[in-house]
Amino acid sequence: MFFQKQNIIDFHKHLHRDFFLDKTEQVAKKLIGKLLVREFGGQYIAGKIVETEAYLFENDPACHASVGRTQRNTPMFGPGGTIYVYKIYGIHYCVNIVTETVGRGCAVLLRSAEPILGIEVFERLRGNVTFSNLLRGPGNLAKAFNFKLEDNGLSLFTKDLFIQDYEKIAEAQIGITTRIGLQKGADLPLRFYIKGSNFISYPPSKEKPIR
DNA sequence: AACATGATCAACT
DNA sequence: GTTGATCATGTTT
Repeated sequence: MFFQKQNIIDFHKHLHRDFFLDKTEQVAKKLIGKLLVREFGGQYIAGKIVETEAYLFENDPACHASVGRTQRNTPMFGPGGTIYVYKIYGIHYCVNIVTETVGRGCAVLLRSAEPILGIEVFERLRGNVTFSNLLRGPGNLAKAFNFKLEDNGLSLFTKDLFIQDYEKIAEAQIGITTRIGLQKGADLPLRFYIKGSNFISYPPSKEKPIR
């Protein structure tokens, strides 16, 4: 069993640069079902991505890059496949994957994932929470994977951190709603999630799926 | 003053 | 189980 699980992780299946150079909405959708893999304490920890949000280069006031380049959002202007971490409400971190080409300033927020490997690590870093809550919500996901500000600018193409091809999610299984927790750009349909998943941050009942 | 959040608690269906 | 209020807390505008 243990070996079986370890074998799930395979760096040779990691996604390459082109994957992240696609349109941000497309990347956000394509990331659903993929594996976020990180090395931690000499082992791999991994989660299946079940919920993302896109933040666009154009006409998106909620995107941190919409105000132009600042000290905080500089990583967003790197090439697709770069990590952008920021602190929110003085307490939590949020992890984003930069998309498209250098200088655009757009990204995908990782909101929730299903624990696949390294459950003990997630439990240690999160404290006393139920299994389905371990990687549920952007702040929690960041905490469970030990993401900090210093991780800003990391690239997703090393054995220590990468996105692995994993599960093919049918188009019909992906729900789309407006994004969560914002005022500006609140009407844009840029949140993607696996319908019926127990691991998404918010039941989309009231959110009213677009499709 | 606002903010891409989460934990907690109370009240409800 | 869900919803709504409230607070914790740092950084940006």
